[in-house]
Amino acid sequence: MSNANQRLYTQIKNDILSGKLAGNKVLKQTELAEFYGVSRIPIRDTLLQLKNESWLVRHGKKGLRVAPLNAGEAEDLYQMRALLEPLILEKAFANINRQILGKAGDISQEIRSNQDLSANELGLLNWEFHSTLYACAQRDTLFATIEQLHAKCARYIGHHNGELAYLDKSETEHEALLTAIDNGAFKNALSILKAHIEKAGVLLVEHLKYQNTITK
Amino acid sequence: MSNANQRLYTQIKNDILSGKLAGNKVLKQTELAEFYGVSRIPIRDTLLQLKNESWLVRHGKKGLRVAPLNAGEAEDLYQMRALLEPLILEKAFANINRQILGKAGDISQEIRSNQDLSANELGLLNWEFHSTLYACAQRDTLFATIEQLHAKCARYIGHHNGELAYLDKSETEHEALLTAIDNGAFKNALSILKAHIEKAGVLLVEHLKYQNTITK
DNA sequence: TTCACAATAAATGTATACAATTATAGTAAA
DNA sequence: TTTACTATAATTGTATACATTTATTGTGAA
Repeated sequence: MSNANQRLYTQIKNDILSGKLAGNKVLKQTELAEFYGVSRIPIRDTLLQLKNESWLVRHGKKGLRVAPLNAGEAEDLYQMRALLEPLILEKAFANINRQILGKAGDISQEIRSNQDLSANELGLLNWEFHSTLYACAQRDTLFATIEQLHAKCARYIGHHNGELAYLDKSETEHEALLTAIDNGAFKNALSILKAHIEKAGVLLVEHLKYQNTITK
Repeated sequence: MSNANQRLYTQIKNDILSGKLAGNKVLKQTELAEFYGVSRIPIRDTLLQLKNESWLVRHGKKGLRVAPLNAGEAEDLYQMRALLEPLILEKAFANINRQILGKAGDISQEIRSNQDLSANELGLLNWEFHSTLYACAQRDTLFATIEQLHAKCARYIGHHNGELAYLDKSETEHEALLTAIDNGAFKNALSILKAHIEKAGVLLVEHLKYQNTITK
C-alpha cells in the first residue's frame, strides 16, 4: 500500500471513529475525493479495504455507508477475543522476559498517569499494552486476527468518549496480569486476561442495548 | 463489488488453489490484466482484496506474490477454528431443528457417496455441512470470521489432492456430530466438533512439516 | 573482480475520461 | 391521489494516460 493510501486509510477510519462521517449517510466517492484532495482511485482502494474489514457495509446496490454499531457484533467480537487472546498469551509465555514486562509496565504506567486521554488515544495505548505481550508468541496469523478484532472493537469504545473509557482502563487488571506473569503464575494470568475481556464485553453490550432502548 | 470483479476474484483464487499462479512468482498487474482481458483497475481491486485476506503477501517494496504455505499459519488457523466453531455451534443449538439436521445429513451423505470428489469440491461440501449448522446461530460477525478462517484453510487442503482429502472427509465424525445434536447431547456434540477440528489440524501440520523437511 | 553509483527500464500509484449501472424525478394512466 | 413507467441525473465501474516509485542494468573506480 502506498503512503498516500495509508494516510487516507487511517484518516477515514479516524473520521469514522470521531463521527465526522455520519453513520447513516451514504459515502460518495466523488465527495470524499474532493474532501481529501485526491482522485477517486485511491478513495476506491481505501473504501474497498474498509468494506473488507467491516467498517463499511453495502447500501443497496450502489454505495457504501458506515456500518452501524450493533450489540450483536460487539458481543461476538469480545467473545472471540476472550477465547483467542488467552490462546496467544499462553504461546507467548515462553518468550516473555523482563524487558517485555518492563515495556508493558511502562505503557500501563502511562495510562494510569494520563488522566485526560481521549478514548481513541486510550484505545491505542491499551492495544499497545496487549500487543507487546502477544507479539512474543510469534504467531503471525493468530496475531493478525486478534489485531483485526481489536480494530473493530475500537469503533465501539471510541464512540463513547468518557462514558466507556473505563473499559480500556481497568488498570488494576493490567497490573495484576503483569504480576501474575512475573511470578510464573501462568494459569492465573490466563484467567485474569479472560475475565478482563469478558467483563469489558458484558459492560459494553449492556451499554449498547440500553442505549438502544432509550433511543427508540 | 461488481460482477466482473466478483468473477475475477473467484477466478484468481481458483487459479491460486490449482497452482496456475505459481507460488513464488511476483504477480504483475499488467500481465494479469492482459491474461484476464480487463484493465489494471479491476485487477488492482482484486489483488488488494486478496492481500487483505492473506492470500497474497507483499514482495519487497513493490509487487505481491502468492502467500507461501506455512505450517505455522495452518496451526494458527486450526487452533482458532477449534475454539470458535464450538462457540458458534453452542449458540446454534437452540435454533437447530429437524429440517436443518436433515439438510446437513444430505450433505454428509453426498460426501460419502461421491468417492471421486476433487479436494476443492470436497472442501466446499465440507464447509456447506458446517455452515448449515453454524448459520442457525445467527451471529453474523462470528460467522464471517469463521468463514474467512475456512477459506484460508482451503488453500492448504486444496493443495494436497488425494493426500489430505481425508481431513475434510472424516464422515463418521460428521455423522456422530449430527446424532449427538439430534439426541440433545450438546456437550458431547461440542467435544466431537472440537476434536474433529483439532485432529485435522494436527495431521495437516505434521504433513506440512514433514514435506518441509524432505524438500530441503 | 567487486562495489558503488548513475542511468535506464519496469512496475505500480494516481488522475482523467468514458461506459455502464443505479437512483431519482417527472409524467401519464388508473 | 397513487402507481407504473419512462427519461434524466447521479454514481460507480473501467479504460487509458501520465506521474512516481522501485528494480535493473551498465559503467567506472578501487
